[in-house]
Amino acid sequence: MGRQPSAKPTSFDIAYLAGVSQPTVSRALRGSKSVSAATRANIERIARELNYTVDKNASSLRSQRTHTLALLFFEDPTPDESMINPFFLSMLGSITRQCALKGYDLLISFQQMHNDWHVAYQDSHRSDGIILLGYGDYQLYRTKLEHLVEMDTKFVRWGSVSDDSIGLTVGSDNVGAGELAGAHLVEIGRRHIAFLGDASDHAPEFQDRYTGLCRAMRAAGIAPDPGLQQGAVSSEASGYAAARSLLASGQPFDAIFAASDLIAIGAMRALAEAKLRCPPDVALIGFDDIPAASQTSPTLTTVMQDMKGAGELLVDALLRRIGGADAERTMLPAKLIKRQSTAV
Amino acid sequence: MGRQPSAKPTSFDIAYLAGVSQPTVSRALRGSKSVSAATRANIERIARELNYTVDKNASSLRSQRTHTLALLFFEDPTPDESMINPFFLSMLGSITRQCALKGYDLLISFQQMHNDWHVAYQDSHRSDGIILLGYGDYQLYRTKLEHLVEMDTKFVRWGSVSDDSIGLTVGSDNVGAGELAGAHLVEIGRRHIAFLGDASDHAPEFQDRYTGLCRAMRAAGIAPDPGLQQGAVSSEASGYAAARSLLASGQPFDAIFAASDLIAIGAMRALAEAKLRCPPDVALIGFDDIPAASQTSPTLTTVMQDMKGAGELLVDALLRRIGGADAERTMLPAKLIKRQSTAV
DNA sequence: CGCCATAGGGTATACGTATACGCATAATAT
DNA sequence: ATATTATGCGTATACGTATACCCTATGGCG
Repeated sequence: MGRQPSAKPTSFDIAYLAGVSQPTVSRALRGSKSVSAATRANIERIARELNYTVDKNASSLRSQRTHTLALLFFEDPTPDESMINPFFLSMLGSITRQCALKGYDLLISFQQMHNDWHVAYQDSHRSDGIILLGYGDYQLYRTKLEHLVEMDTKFVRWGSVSDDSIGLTVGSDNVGAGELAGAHLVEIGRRHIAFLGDASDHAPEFQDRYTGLCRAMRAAGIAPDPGLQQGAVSSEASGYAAARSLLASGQPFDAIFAASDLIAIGAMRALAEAKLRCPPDVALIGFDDIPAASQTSPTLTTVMQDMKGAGELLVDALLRRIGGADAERTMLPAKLIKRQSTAV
Repeated sequence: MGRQPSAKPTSFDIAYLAGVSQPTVSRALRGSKSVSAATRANIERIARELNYTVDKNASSLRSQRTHTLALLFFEDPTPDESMINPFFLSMLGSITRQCALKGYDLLISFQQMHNDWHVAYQDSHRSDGIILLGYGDYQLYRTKLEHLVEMDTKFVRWGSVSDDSIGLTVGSDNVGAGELAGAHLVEIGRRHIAFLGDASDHAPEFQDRYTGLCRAMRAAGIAPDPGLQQGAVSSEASGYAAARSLLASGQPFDAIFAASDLIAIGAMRALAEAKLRCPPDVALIGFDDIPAASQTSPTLTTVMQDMKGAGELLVDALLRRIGGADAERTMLPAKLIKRQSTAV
């Protein structure tokens, strides 16, 4: 009978039982070396017996460090509220795991582009740093990123790793990945290669992939045809529309490099409707290797980004940044996954 | 040039500027009615000008409420560390959104079944309540759930909504969903319907779906054949294996109801390898309507759970529970999505 | 005209931890 | 032997907010 089991023990309780002062308990549990091994062992034993856990709020308040990272997803305002880009979802796993490994909690938030997220997290002391994830109009949030830098908020961004990008950026080697895809298409004998994806500076990653494609083509002595490039955002519908307008343009092509798998899947549908067989008539490569890519018919050749590595790198880079170090921009290599859509 | 822009303003700063005391600021911003409209307006204006945000840590420490929910994903230990069940991922979006709507933050954590998660979150004051998500062995964490109840930890669980389930549970009407699927198969003339999925009480949801299938069959005057039931966990590989052993058993069947889409996709592969055409020879129904379901060939008929509603319901139920109310178990209706795999 | 309720807001303090200091004792150096 | 430094720990206090309690003016009432 007696005490409620839910009366949470504090460091004072431990201190009393151990016959020391509260600060000593704090020091012992945090691994300060100015407490003797015997005392520490005793304190740790008592803490375990009482099921004691440090109160995060009090700890964060005093130390001004939350041991929490915030993950902000960006989405373009989309009619379908529940859809999330599958690519980012798969990165979530590795980010979470890496956070856990480093002893950090992860706070998640989805944001519409237009929101004032740049204010929301910077001062509320809820996280030590921010991970920014999201496709979408890069120019649109450029100024917000500048604001973050100005406020000395610690953050990492996933995206195109170019010299003029703002803040600390981690991303795939999109140019290299584009080259991989282009080289493969050239290798299987394609010369009229179309690109589906916005290649403006509103979408630096897509632009980089296009740049890589062009580089591979030129290396093979082929001049890229600007007329074979069609704008598209990362969705099945947009890919479908882009492929339709490519077909409607009447220009001959024997391969498509789509800037994302969703675009590729939309294009695949348009090709099927146009009675074009995909490999023989048109070879198709996507980007991301989302789960659906191996379920389409034909299965989709695509570029796989190292998402496990990406999550770890993002977290590590952010933690270094928080620690005051000058973390550098980093690029991750990508890998070509060959499937039926380029099997000639 | 004076103050650092990153010197975060406190309620004292606001109080000074407004010519009131700090508690008045706190009261004004929290909507206490014992502060005059004029004073409140003034305080709010100043707060906005200073970009003031309440320090969550201090606030939580004092009030003992975090305004944060924790989302715990469970996974069976799996070799592929980065895979997450797509079904739960799609629920993540609606949970996040509903949390934001209610002014709560969301803390995310992935857990292996064997971890001591039941201790980790209960006392560290990091969240006001917990949302538990995960397939997996139900019996395995039954005792942990009991522990949570005992400690009076507030939590909601997604899963089978049966009378003997522990704690507050929200889930789809799995029996009803099974009936839907069964009725559809019967309607298109199938009589030898196999079920792929663990139907033991280690997986109550799968069990419920099987129960629903049997009910629909009996309603049509068909006796379910226990020999046509094959155990499987929710993965493509497991579905493939189950279908193979079903085929190997030599028993005739003209339809398969798979307990999840992943299982169905695995079964589809096994059927294709066995040169069985899927619709004519075997009709196939999955469960979850994951994105890949519309990309398979044939496209997969499946049962769609109301995930948007699920997320909202989970959050709302948990908040009611936190508020001290007696939230009830709730079931959500499911919907049949008819595609090619049952198009006769 | 005295009395009490009420609005509006101030005073004091608690939440649980981490850290700057200070102070012994013990271990070394001189 | 004294001066010096390191070890191990206690004392005091700060972190920023929320709340219990108290106080002062008003206004309504008899």
